[in-house]
Amino acid sequence: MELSCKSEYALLALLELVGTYQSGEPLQIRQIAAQQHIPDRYLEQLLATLRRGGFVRSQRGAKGGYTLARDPWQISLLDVINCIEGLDAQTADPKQASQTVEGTIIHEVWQEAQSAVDSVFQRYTLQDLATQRDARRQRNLMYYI
Amino acid sequence: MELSCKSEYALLALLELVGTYQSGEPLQIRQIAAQQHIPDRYLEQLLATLRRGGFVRSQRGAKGGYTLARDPWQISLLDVINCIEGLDAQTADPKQASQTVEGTIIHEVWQEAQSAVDSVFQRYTLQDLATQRDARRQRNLMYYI
DNA sequence: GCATACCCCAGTGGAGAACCGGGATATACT
DNA sequence: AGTATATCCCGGTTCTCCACTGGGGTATGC
Repeated sequence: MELSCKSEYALLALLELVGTYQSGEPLQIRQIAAQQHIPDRYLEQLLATLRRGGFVRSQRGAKGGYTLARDPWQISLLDVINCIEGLDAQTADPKQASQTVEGTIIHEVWQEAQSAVDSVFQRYTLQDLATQRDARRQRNLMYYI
Repeated sequence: MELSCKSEYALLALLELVGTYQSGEPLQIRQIAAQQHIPDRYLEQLLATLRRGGFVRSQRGAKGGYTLARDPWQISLLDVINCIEGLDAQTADPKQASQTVEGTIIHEVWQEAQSAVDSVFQRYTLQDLATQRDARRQRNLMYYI
């Protein structure tokens, strides 16, 4: 299956922004890119898409950067993926409604699978992942004591 | 998500073969292609893949064609899709195991989604779809009476 | 031995993914 | 005002894969 680099990069970047959400301080592309090993020029495009989707706010100029536009527990992974992977993917789906009986049946099974992934991605929010990350960081630290 | 044309075509072809499974008579590419509106030269390649995967048997020469190699209730959609979509897709997956904590977390969620689709595709066999098809054909006929 | 149908290999066109680059614009700080 | 900073927006490039086409080889039934 997919979940192309794009979505992964976008989620990584958003998780980084969750960390600075409390302070309100903007994070810059360079910092996010360095932290998560993402090519910065590419990340720029993804953040532009996320901005148009209303997930992040941007501030231009010196001391600028990006901040989360919504609360991290109100952003599901599905929201992000749909935004980044192109919403037209499901909008332009109807095509010619499978000319044969077999075609419609297969299409129905496929939609069932689609719903299955959607429900997985909808059940996690950015906050969930961030919390999980913090827990793991804590655990990792304990090994050094 | 995907489920590219390839898988759909393969499933359509296999469903067609389920219909002639009892009689043991081979079906030819041309017939399947015409019945399901699939470009025949393309279908040929898919059937070759299915043959290498052990799903169909082929008979060459005049009066040749394809027959199902296994019982239709012993072939799940997942089997077919894995065969056609390339098994290397999951074999070559390990890549560099996401250098950051966030990366591994996202990867885990993604695997959960992957399992969700797999379980959907595994719960249906070719026989299931064929039975459903026959039931619908029956219903459609009743409208004409 | 000839038509039939599979077999194999090779190529094409288009779409999208993953990038890179340059110049314009807005902002903070001095 | 001026300059450094950072986003914004317009491209282009390379690569891979999908969907599909084509040619010649090989086995089989009549």
